[in-house]
Amino acid sequence: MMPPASDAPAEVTSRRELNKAATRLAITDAALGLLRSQGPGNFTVEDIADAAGISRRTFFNYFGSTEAAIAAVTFGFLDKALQQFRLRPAGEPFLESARAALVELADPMTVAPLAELYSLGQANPQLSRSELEAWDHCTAEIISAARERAGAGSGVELDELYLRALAGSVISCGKAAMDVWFARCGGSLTPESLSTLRQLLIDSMSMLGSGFSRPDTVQAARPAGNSTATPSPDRH
Amino acid sequence: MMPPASDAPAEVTSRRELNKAATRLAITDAALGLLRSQGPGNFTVEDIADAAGISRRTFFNYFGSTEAAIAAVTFGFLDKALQQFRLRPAGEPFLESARAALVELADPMTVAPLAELYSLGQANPQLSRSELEAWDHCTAEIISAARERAGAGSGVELDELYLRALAGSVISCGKAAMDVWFARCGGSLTPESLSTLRQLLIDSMSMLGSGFSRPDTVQAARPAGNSTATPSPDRH
DNA sequence: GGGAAAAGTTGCCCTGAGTGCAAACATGCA
DNA sequence: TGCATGTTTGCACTCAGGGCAACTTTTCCC
Repeated sequence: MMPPASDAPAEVTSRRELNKAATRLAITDAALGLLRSQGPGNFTVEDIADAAGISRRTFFNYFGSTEAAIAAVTFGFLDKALQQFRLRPAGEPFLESARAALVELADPMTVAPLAELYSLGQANPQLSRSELEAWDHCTAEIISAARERAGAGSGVELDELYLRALAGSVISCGKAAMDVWFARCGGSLTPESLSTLRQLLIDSMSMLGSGFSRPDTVQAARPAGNSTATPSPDRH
Repeated sequence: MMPPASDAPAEVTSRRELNKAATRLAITDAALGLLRSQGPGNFTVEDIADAAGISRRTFFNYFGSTEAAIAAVTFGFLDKALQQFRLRPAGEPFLESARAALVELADPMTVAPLAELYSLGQANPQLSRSELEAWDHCTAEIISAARERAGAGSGVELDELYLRALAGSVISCGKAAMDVWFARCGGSLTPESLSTLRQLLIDSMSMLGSGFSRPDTVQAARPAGNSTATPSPDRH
């Protein structure tokens, strides 16, 4: 079945790579399954390996720890955000690109795994720690994406502090939106819930864009998104 | 030496508590010392216990891991920031309080341990991970501090999203300033270096306050602080 | 196709983290 | 002094993580 074939070097799907990808997937699936069924911290690497049909030792050839295997899921989510960000036109303001990229994520297929990890991680320090790491990784990625973008076109020389502070803030706001969403909707994936998430993401970005000029008084109990969150009609 | 004395219950410095505090300190000192001399990851809990003059088992009575023992240092630093924050007048704008609290930290005695951990953590994933956790902890603390403040006086009902997004952004900006400072000054504790740090903290807060309205073009190579970083003379 | 080389898997075995338990020890209090 | 309570320690156990060498699969080349 098509040995190497010098004419199609684009998709290098050799048997080896397919096997590795399959094993990798089997591991993350097994890990996630055990996470669901046993709860965080209540299963060992050996359990995962058994469930994935490999040896304990092989597990460690793929992931350095249980955490790492599970974090791969979160990474997938955040990488998708990054991907969206990179697709935005280079001339667009950073915050606008970030907003658009984040909003793209409020889609059932995409948030589902993250929502689940969120709920499981609520109680578990190990998990929330690796989520922190994933967000941090995402910040680093967004910094380099922004630097590339700036470097490429516009002749704008970006201040390192500006870049890092902005990227960090964007990620923090995204995280805040997810936190609030989770507190409010419990990770539900209904259309209304997702629309709330989308609105929270938009609102948090707009707060950031307006320099957090003023806390809208009395809106704590606002159920979903009225889009009224600090659009900065005027500032203090 | 004053047994219990029913008249002074304020400072309960019994022998037991003194011993525990001393042991605790001995452990963190020993851990930090080994971190310095052996480098991160090159010593065991047993090494720490030996250096602190206790048994391995006792170490675990105090800290859950090597990381935790070292993180205690970072926590101390961030708690100091929190303390400063809580001292600010309740009416003051949040960002101003944050700026003031952060600037207070740019003091030799206070940054020294953090700067050291930063440099050691550069190369080490374990360490930087626990630093992440410390920053996150600080975010959570600042959120509750802000909530207390708002709840106490001013009758302002704070939006949860606003609160979290802002607190997260402030912390991110503080982190960004420290990162840039570290990249620029390598954690040096000279007066000029500290003044740079102070300026970076001020600049990052001011960027945040102006909604990152515009990247000051060409200021990448600015050596220290000209205080010219986006003071928002007018906004977008 | 056949065989050697490269890559991947596995078992074995070791060090070290982390924890429960019970005995020894220190402190507080009457 | 003696008892109650809190702290330290040694012991034993489970599990993470990784080095090593034997073994299996895939690839590559003749």
